[in-house]
Amino acid sequence: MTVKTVKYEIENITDFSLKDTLECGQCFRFYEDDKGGYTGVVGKSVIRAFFCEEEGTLVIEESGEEKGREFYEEYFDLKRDYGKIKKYLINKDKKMKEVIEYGKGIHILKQEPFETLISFIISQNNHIKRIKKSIKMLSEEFGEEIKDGSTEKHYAFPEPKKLASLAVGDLSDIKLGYRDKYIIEAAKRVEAIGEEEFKKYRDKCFTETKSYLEGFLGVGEKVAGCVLLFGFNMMAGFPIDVWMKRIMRELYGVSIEDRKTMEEISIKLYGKYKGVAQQYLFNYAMKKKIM
DNA sequence: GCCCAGGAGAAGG
DNA sequence: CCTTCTCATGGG
Repeated sequence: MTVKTVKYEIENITDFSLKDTLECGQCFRFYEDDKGGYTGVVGKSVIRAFFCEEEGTLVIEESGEEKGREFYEEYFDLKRDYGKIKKYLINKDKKMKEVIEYGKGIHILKQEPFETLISFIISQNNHIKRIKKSIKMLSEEFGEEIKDGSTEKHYAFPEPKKLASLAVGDLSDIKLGYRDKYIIEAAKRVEAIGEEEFKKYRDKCFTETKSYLEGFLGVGEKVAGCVLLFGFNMMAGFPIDVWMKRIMRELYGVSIEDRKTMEEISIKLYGKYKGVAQQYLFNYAMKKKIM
């Protein structure tokens, strides 16, 4: 059987780096190859992406479902002026100059809401390495295979219906720990209203979507913040995890448990771009291992 | 073998 | 409202 592969070349991209974007901790399904390209599953497609820095050209080879160029321009958030955002942030706080330098090519991805929700439920009290592994195993067991012609098999993220049909015992060999029941409950809840309705929270107001998400078992402020930012594309999302706490203490002397002051600083210094600022900060703290 | 991780729920104050 | 305990697991 031959596998159809579609190729997109998106040109004239500035203020972008595939590496920074895919390795800053916002997504878990991409793996780098020895040529600097990245292969990963997006929805029901497998893509291999390569970004040529000198030309500013992003090349995407897609197999499986054909989503079209527009989809990837949105997925990688290529139409937003990140140069302007970075200037805005540095202008408000000079300390952001060095912070941004560590991940100046970061874009906020527009990922599938359901996959983002489950992924960040898994992320709680967990390591990125193991989160990636768990999501891979979950997809291999309960997701649909995507034929992409490569020797390595790829699987779509499981449908809500599939996960909703499981009992906790069915997830035991994936070793999700205490999170397995959260995942099944979340899937049931999304399945109950329908995935399309769930996606519509993208267009609702921030506070409504936030409190809706926090109503899920296993979803608190931090996980909700990640889903708002990476899944619902809301720049007002400001997830605060251990790394964010450390970097906020380092930069502004905020006490590690004083989440409220951190929120206040984010509004005052980062304004409407606090979501992007958060990702620069998180990336900086991780890469520099600020303790 | 120990510490920790993109935390959150539950119980008790 | 707040504090403390507990929850599984494996990477480093």
